[in-house]
Amino acid sequence: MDITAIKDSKQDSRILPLSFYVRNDVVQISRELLGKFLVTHINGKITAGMIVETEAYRASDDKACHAYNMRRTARTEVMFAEGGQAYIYLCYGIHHLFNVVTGPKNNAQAVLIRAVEAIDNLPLMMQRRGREKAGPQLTAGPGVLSKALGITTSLSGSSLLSSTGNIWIEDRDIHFQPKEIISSPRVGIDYAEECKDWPWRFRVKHSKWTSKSK
DNA sequence: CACGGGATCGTCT
DNA sequence: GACGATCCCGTGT
Repeated sequence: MDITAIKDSKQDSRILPLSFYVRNDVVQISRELLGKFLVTHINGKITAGMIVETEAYRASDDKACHAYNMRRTARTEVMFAEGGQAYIYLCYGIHHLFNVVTGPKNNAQAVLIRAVEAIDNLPLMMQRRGREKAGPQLTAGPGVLSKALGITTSLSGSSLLSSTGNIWIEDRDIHFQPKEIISSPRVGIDYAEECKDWPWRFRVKHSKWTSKSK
């Protein structure tokens, strides 16, 4: 076994397994994703950030969810798959928003990753963002974190379960206590009627790397 | 710091 | 044909 193989097996051991994603509770998974590390491997380059803000969406009863009312289209199809895949869509014609598909097959649920703390390979993230300074503006916000990590809609449907892919999520032993997590209503979904105030947005309390609220 | 508007295009009606 | 799970920059305070 060479050094590369040792490194890879160590890395694989911290990748979140299928069992993490297939649980039928997207709200709980949204909380647990705080402190996990979103990693991309694109054109041979690794970048990674620690997740500090998430939002839960589910088709069964949530009018803010793209798949609400079993709306099953080419775009939302991946949300109906088994958990552990990426759902990435284009927002406002400009921003590529990254979601984690969760739950069992045909039970459409997803977690939107709204902000990460930039950790690995700051220079490349700065270059992708066209910024000269490191800091929260690099990755605080769902559109900008995708840009920093090189995530585009072409990765929608990708598996998150292996380091042989382009994108995955790792556990690096960071854990937050319940009182370190703030829950509040989700951003930008005022159209969702009685669902718009559900407290399904989760943030790490002391992080400076969360996106701005209304 | 708050607010306002423009960018830009895939998706669904 | 309208609009969106956003971002950035400009203006004014």
